[in-house]
Amino acid sequence: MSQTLAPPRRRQKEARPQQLLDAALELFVEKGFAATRAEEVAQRAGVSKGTLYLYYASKEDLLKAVIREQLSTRIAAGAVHVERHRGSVAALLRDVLSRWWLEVFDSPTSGVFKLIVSEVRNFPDLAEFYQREVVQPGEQLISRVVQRGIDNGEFDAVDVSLVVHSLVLPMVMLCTYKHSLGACPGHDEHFDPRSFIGGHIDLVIRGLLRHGGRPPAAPRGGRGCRP
Amino acid sequence: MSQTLAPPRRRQKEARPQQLLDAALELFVEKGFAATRAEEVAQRAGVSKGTLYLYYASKEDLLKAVIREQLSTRIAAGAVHVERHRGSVAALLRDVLSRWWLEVFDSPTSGVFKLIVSEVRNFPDLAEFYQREVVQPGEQLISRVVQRGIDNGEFDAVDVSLVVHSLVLPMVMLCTYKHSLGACPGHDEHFDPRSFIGGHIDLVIRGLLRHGGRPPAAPRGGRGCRP
Amino acid sequence: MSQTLAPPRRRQKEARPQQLLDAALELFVEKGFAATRAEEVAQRAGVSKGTLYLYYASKEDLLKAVIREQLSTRIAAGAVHVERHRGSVAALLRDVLSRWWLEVFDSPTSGVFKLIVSEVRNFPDLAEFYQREVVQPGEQLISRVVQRGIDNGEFDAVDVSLVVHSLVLPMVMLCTYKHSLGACPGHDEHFDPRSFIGGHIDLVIRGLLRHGGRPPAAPRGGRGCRP
Amino acid sequence: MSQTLAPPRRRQKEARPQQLLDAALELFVEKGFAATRAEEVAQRAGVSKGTLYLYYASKEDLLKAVIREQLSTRIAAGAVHVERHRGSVAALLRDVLSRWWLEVFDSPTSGVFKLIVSEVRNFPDLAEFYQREVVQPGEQLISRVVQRGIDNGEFDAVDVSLVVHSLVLPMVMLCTYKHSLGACPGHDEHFDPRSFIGGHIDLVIRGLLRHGGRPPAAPRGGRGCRP
DNA sequence: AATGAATGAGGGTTCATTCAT
DNA sequence: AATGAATGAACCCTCATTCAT
Repeated sequence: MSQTLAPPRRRQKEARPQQLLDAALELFVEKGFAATRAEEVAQRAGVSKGTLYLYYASKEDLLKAVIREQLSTRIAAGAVHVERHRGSVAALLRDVLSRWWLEVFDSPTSGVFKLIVSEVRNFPDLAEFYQREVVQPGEQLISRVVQRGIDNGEFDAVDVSLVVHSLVLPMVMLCTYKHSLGACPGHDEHFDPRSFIGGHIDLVIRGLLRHGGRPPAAPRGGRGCRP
Repeated sequence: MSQTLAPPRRRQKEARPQQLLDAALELFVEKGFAATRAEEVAQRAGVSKGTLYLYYASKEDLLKAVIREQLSTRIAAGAVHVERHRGSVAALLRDVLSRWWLEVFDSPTSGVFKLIVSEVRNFPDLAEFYQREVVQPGEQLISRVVQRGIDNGEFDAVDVSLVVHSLVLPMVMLCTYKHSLGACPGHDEHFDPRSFIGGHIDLVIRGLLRHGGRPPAAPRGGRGCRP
Repeated sequence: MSQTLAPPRRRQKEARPQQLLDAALELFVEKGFAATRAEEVAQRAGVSKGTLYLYYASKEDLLKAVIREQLSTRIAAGAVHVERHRGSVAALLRDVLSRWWLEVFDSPTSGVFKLIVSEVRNFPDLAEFYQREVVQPGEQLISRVVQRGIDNGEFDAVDVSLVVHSLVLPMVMLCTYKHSLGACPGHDEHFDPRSFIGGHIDLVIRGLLRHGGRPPAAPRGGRGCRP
Repeated sequence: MSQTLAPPRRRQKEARPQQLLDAALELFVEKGFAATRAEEVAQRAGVSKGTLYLYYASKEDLLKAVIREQLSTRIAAGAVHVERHRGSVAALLRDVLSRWWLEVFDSPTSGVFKLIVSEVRNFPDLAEFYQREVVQPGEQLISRVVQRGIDNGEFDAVDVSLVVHSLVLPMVMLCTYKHSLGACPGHDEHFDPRSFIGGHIDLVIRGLLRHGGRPPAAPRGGRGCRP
């Protein structure tokens, strides 16, 4: 009688794009782009099929908007965490890096990594986009940190690019893993990505720290570590 | 031991499924399962659309056969490399592990990792399959190697599971990367996965090697490495 | 004679339907009814989509209003030209008829012929409408003129209905042509419909004028003109 | 029991295109291109929706194929009728021309005229096609005939282009009329296009025949026929 | 065993129409 | 009266699958 909950189904032009982007990110990550129906996205965003097309010209456009939004507003934002840090490089890698990664890992943003992996070959302009917005700035950021550690004598004179990838690839993999095998019932509950990240960074740091001039020498790219 | 040569007349017939599997692996990895048309697979295998359905009851069946074949005959096969090895654990990780990974990386088999990542959530029985055939045996294998290193005093008493993932995740990521961003024109040519694998293993080994009882202590899972 | 000026404030409101009708005529003629979007009509009329539906219950209603308006206020209006005329029948056909046709041809009204041709079969009540409002009065009008020419001895005793159609069909065709091929870039610029109309009427008049009892006799419907 | 009529629904690759073209011509002419559903065409051709797309890449492609087929195989073919004729020009116009027109008029081919009129503005390349395949050859053909009549003294020295259009436009109009108003229930049953064509040609011929040098002079393009 | 013509359910997209503002 | 966000039926086209040959 009191119609307390009138379906507020109209006039939300401002909110629509974000609702659609959120729904689309979830579904594209979960099922893949091709296997997600436009109507599903609309439904999860709480609107009708037609409404989606008021905001995005096509399903492909929606995909690109999803990626673009994640890259420009979320991943890039993470950089400040690192820039703000003051203190030892080891502490930076250990605390700040891992904290930032966990934030990404715990947010829906982690899904973009799976999305990029799965879809980039069908939409090649995503590649350039991702390289420019994520890979390059991310690698530069961490490179500078590692280089700082070498310069101030904390680390051996290792191959910086190698270290960057050794640090980062597992984290990227964890994000994609989270949305693939990690989301399947009966996957390895034993493995905890959160504690892994800390441990992994520590392990790499152990490999970086000066070994007091004694062997093994610092690996530099190729087949180092020879006695 | 004997009749290794199939009679030439029948070879064609028996080769069909393999041609189809190869074509399907390529295409599913490249474009994703949903975006690959059954007819494309047939075409690339050199047969007609109808023929595909003589061998596989549905496109989904074909996918599962592809995965099953890769897992049972290729990835698992790699394990022997490791089992056969005798010598220091560091050398095992450095040489044999990296050699085996490169073999996988350079073969079409590397594609299954991307395939699994992209498709498990739509076909959940793949998950159990992959866990059972790849994750568990793989982790056990490497765990035993690392444990051997701890037992014989080469390594500090680290968290074995952590090390396994720190070793393996980048390699898995490299395989999926190879078939996504790595296959796009204009990706970072600078980064060489082959040299990375060796360097990465060395870096982790440096983290494992005994640090003479002096700090930093061995990381054990969580937030170790505190002063 | 009086209040020709509507109060300016209300003019807008009353002008709306006319703006919509004009826009609709243009677009329906140009693209066809089914291929014209209601929103386009509104846009060209300078109003919003919703406003269109304040004045017309549906797109089909709008079509019928367009036709009805053209037929009742424009084409029919032309008839007076003819009725007012006094003088020889040949002169009437030559001057007045051609002048009236040119007026129609040069106005947007010419489009209705294309519209009728293209759309009657999908909206059969247009047919009866058009027959009653245009075909019948038009034919009667010209029939009377031609009959007058026969009665006063200017013309041979030809089949009146034949002459009417011979006179009129090319003009109708010119109107539809103007809005189809005639509006396409690269159509025959050589052909000038305006001069054609005069020439055509003259040519038909030559066929009507008494041939002084000499053959060929006047055609009467079927296969006349025999020696 | 005796399954006398097995539905011969398969394997008719050869016949399909023609069946589809015939069905499409009918429906496009009847309802217009935009208002015809692809599935309707398929149904009328006795096949399923998907089959249509085995033969034509899109509905638009089908339209163009329909036009192309009609123009190249039917209308153009008519020219030979005229070329073969030997005899007086008046007889040629009267008998052969009218006979050929009736053939066109009575066949489904007559529909292309309505189709062109209705659709050409939405598919501009049809215009060039129609100009090249129909208008130009058709006008040249009849022009030569009329010129022959002038040259051999049968006709006055009239404006040839004018005569051609005076002859042809009514016929084109009849064809389009047949498929629009002419197909509506309750149209003017009184008017018989078949007898009209003969009568019309005769009437024009009367206008062409030499008037013994006495007035009215031959119309030449503009406003001739002045005393 | 192999083919490829045929099918028809399914999904992307459009657009006439409605209605809260 | 006017707007334009929202709806959802309808339509074009695709493609997994079947089956007569």
